[in-house]
Amino acid sequence: MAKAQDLTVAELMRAKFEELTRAERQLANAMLENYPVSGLGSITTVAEISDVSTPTVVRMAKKLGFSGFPEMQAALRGELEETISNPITKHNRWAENVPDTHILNLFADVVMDNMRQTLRQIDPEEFNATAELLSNKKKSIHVVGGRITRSIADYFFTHMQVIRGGMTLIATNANTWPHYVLNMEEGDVLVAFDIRRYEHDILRLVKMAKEKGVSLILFTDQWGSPASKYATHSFHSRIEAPSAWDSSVVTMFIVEAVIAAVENNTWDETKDRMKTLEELFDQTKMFRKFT
Amino acid sequence: MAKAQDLTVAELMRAKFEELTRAERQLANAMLENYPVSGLGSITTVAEISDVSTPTVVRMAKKLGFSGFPEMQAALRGELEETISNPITKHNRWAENVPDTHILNLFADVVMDNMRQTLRQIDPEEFNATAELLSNKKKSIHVVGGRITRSIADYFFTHMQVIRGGMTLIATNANTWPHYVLNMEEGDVLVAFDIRRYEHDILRLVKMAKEKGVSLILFTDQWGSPASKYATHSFHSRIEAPSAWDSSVVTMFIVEAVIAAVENNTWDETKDRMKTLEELFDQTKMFRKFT
DNA sequence: AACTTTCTGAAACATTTGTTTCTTATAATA
DNA sequence: TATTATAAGAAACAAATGTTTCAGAAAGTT
Repeated sequence: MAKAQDLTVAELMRAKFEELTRAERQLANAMLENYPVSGLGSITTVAEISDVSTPTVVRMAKKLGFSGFPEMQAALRGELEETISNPITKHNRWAENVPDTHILNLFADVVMDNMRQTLRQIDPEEFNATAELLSNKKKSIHVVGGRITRSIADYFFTHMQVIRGGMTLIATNANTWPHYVLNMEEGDVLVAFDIRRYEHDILRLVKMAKEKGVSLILFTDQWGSPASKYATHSFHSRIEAPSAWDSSVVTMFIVEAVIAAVENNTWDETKDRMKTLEELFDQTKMFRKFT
Repeated sequence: MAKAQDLTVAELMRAKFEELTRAERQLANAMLENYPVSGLGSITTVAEISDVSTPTVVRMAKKLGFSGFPEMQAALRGELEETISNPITKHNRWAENVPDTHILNLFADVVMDNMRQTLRQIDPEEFNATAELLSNKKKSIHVVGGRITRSIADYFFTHMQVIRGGMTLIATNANTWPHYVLNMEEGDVLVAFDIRRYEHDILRLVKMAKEKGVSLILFTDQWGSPASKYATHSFHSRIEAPSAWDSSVVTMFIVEAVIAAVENNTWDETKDRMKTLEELFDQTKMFRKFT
């Protein structure tokens, strides 16, 4: 049996990923994790690192078209030799086998840049303070987003709801917003998302909330929403994108980091909530068992 | 016996070259020839390549301070790993003035890693085909997400709705899903988001849709939703996160890239739609003017 | 719930690898 | 030339690695 075409082992694993079984996928992922070095040990080592049995390794090697593990490993060594001897392979291409000018690579470049620039400007004190504020369970938290950012607000809300109680997601329709303001207490927190084009309604909501003594955490873009001046803490993400609209990837990233920080702060109680949630899921059988 | 100081195997061989015998020097030279790959085979292979006997290899390994051949080889692998894992991006502090151990930096590291690994595995053909499929205005597109991914589905939907007509966002309540299937036509496209924990309802919806002759575009994670096997095109994002749940940043990234690609494909008509949309916004005065 | 199919790791087995021993080859010296 | 010391590979041996078989587990189907 010969090595299939001239695909790399990584490509083979990717190409046949669908045909792989659970344990085999686990193995493939582990091998890709630190490719290709992680595949260069003995079959025993490789199996242990991936937490599967050695027969699984053999089976996958065969599925990929090799006669056995040694042949696959030889292929890995071959690739490595090519890569190493070719200093040109030190490209800045994110997706290999995709031209530099492909939208995937353009996008990756820009997003990475957004990421770097945003992170450089973040004030860690502000970040910590935000997490602290959101960890305070005495305060209710109200979440609102605009036309585009609504999705991210929703994402934030869904996760925070697992971590703590007292969360409210403010509905899309701005006409109903006064009703929500009615329920805000002094000391509560309003988490608002507002990137260009900034929305009048959000600004209006923020003003109303401020008058009730609510603190504002604002996620906005590099230019800053007009609501910034009312914000207790604000995060400015770079939203550059090689397209007609803006990228939300970095905003998403910060949101996730904030959630993680809050989770850390409140872990003692959060872990119980998560456990309970798992049990509820089990009861409704909504999800498939996994691992 | 422990590995000498922190010298690389190459350095050790050069340092002790004088003390090596004729056959050993021959071996050292061969190993340096295509360092370190040439030393990664079995002792037999290494011996053959250098045209010495296997005992010679063992003897040299011991002279260099290793307990035997396997230990020397492990050292080689270790070096390789360090070299390969991008020296610049590894342990790069993203947010300067924030300690390495801060959640922001931990998160940034993991997300970047997810990004690289995901991009490495993306099949550009599949990506292009997906964009093509979504650009076909004769087909209606139905979008569905799960508990967590609903937000991303929503994000995708909102943007696509600007780009083209014929978009449907399938509501959250799974009880209503049969109604949506009723409206699916043969040749339509279902865009589903399903990351762990994979949801039974989504799998069921996918099966129903498939029976109606709908093609499936699936956004899932590295392990793959059970719906994968019904997918015409699928994208596996790495969703690792230093927290109790998973990161959606990379999924978001791919979604944005797909949207951008579709936008490119259909730009002629899309730009008109966008212009019209702007006018509509102006009329409702919902947004603030901004460059 | 019963049945079928598929998957997976334990364990037995075969094979190869790595190590040690020992003999021969080589070279240096008297 | 005989003697000795050192080097190097052949071969025996020990220790793993890699493969196959098989039975239990899990998932899917009727």
